[in-house]
Amino acid sequence: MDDNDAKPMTVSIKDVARHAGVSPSTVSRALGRGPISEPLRQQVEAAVRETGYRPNLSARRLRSRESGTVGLILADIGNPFFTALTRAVEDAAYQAGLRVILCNTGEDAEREAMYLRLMQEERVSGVIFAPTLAYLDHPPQSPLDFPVVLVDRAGPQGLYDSVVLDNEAACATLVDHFHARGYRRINGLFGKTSATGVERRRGYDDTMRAYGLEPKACAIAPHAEAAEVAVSRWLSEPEPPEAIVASNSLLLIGALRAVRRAWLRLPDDIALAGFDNELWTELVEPGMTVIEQPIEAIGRAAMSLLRDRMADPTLPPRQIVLKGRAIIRGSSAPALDERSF
Amino acid sequence: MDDNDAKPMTVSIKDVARHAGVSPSTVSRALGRGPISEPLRQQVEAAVRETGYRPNLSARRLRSRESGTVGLILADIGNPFFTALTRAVEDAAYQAGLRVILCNTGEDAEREAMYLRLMQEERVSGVIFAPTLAYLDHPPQSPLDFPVVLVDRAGPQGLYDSVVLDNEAACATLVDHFHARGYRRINGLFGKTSATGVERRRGYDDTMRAYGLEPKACAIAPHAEAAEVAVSRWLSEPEPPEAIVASNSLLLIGALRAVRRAWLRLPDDIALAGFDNELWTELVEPGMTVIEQPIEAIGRAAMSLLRDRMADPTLPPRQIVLKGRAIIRGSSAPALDERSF
DNA sequence: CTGAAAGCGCTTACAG
DNA sequence: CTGAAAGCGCTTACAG
Repeated sequence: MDDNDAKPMTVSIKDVARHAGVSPSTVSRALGRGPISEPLRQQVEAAVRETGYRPNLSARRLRSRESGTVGLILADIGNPFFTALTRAVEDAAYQAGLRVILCNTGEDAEREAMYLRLMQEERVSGVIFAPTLAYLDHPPQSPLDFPVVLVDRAGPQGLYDSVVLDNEAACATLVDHFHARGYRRINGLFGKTSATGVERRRGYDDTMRAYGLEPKACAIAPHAEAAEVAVSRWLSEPEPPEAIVASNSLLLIGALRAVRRAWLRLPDDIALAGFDNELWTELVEPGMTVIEQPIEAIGRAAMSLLRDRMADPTLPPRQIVLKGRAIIRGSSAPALDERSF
Repeated sequence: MDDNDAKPMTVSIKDVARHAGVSPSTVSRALGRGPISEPLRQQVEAAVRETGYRPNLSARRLRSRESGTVGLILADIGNPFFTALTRAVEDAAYQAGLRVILCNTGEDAEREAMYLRLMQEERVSGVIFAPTLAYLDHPPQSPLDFPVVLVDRAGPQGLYDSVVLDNEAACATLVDHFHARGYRRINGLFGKTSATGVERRRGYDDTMRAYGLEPKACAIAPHAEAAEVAVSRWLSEPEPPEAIVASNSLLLIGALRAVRRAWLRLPDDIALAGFDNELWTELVEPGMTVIEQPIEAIGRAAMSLLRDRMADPTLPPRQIVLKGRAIIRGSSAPALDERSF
């Protein structure tokens, strides 16, 4: 049979060994970090080039028991916060020579459970995980048996490392700001599927009460549509809000749509503030007041905690709490004009 | 040694077999789709539950030579178009029982090459790929040896299946629209790293010339910053543009920032139009005119082509060309008020 | 430094 | 329908 010039379906380490005139072990060492003499290394490298050899990662992982892979399980990649977080984590992983499996749960507990199982079946080295509220409220009986860092959403200090924003303080800052500007009927819009929403709401509630004001909040699906409906309803009430806090950028968009639809003007008819300093927030007139999150730092910190834990699983759980930064713009600032352009 | 109650580091198919009193082959069949009797299936399922067994995907892939995984290689996950595409592809993959490895090249040819190698090492079943312009201009000598569908960026019909927008027509629509509204000095802002940018520019150039107008275009890095700089420069020239076409939503943001910084008013001082119907585009006054892309359909089509090719690699290459839809808003419409709220 | 051998955890012909 | 055996492509003690 003249199959000596037929391209093999796939070239294995044995083929390379044959080409180089060495054993497979030597090829493996030349490609990895085993001790190897310079001449043999060169022979192997030449053979790799000739054959177009690419190692099979499944085989390597199976044998070495190292996946070189981390999972990133997020609730909603449509939320710009998570998009930015994904980039930060991916960059950090790339630096560290780790691959990333991205899993988008869409706030669906079933899909989340499926992805958690998948992480186990992939034998990942670790997982960075923004869990649903359902998960945090009813964690599975058996703890996850791979290194985990919770990110953005953690609930009270628990079993796992975590990196979160000081959500209560951030929301308190917004309420303080509104109060100082003279607003009194301040409503709150919070995502009902996240611990983040719960914490921001608590910050809102507590601060309102501290001022002797009645909190009026609404926990909704974290989409612009839900926010638009909720705010439209508020606006048609006898005593509509003078100001609204929205707990993420999607809710802020929904609130803004409702305000526009009602032909109200910012900030005179109503004031608005939200989270995440998206590019558009400074472009929409008169500029949106937001809490900027240090997303890059959150991603880096999560990867850093994860690598520490991968190196030593016995470490006690650590929590890193980062502060948001208030960016005051026209949507909440009747008196002054603090826009940057 | 009393290790009979020590939790094993990892439970394999052999452990399950022992628990169930059957052979590993039978466990494998019970978990897969082999022929199996009902009683044995039940025994195996019970044993799986007792042991908490999770199959090792690396081993399964190595042996079965099926990865059940597709790669998604994108240029910039910070561009909302690609974020939305990611969601669409992920959903389609989830439906099909496929996993997705997301790779973000950041328009970097080296990183792109690295990810292409990775796809090979992962032995993925296929790849959906938005290549850099560098890749399309200088494709590697040897074609990719896994099923590939090019998406968003394909260049002229070539070796691979592809799903693209009719970019030239879309840009022509925008120029037509500006021209009909009386604008004459119409400039164009195009990403210099993508075939998409090149094609949109061609549509712009050709249409301008067809009207007897001088095209004035600029190919820049696909970021808001670069666009802001470019537009600011134009605005300071003796004959500044009356209208600007921006070839993606990031460039549109940059253009808008420059316009704001110059205290110009839309659409009287200058008109703007771009691509991608992002949520914010209707909220920024007076609403941004854009070409909406059928992103969901693009993602589904790409996955569909990919699955066809995975099933039959000998298929001739197919190209699907989808049309954009113009959404006219205040940023380009001096006379009428077509805002939806 | 190098090679022969064993084995990671599965699946899949091959017999029965 | 079921089990024993082989083998996917690597890496890693183990000798030398």
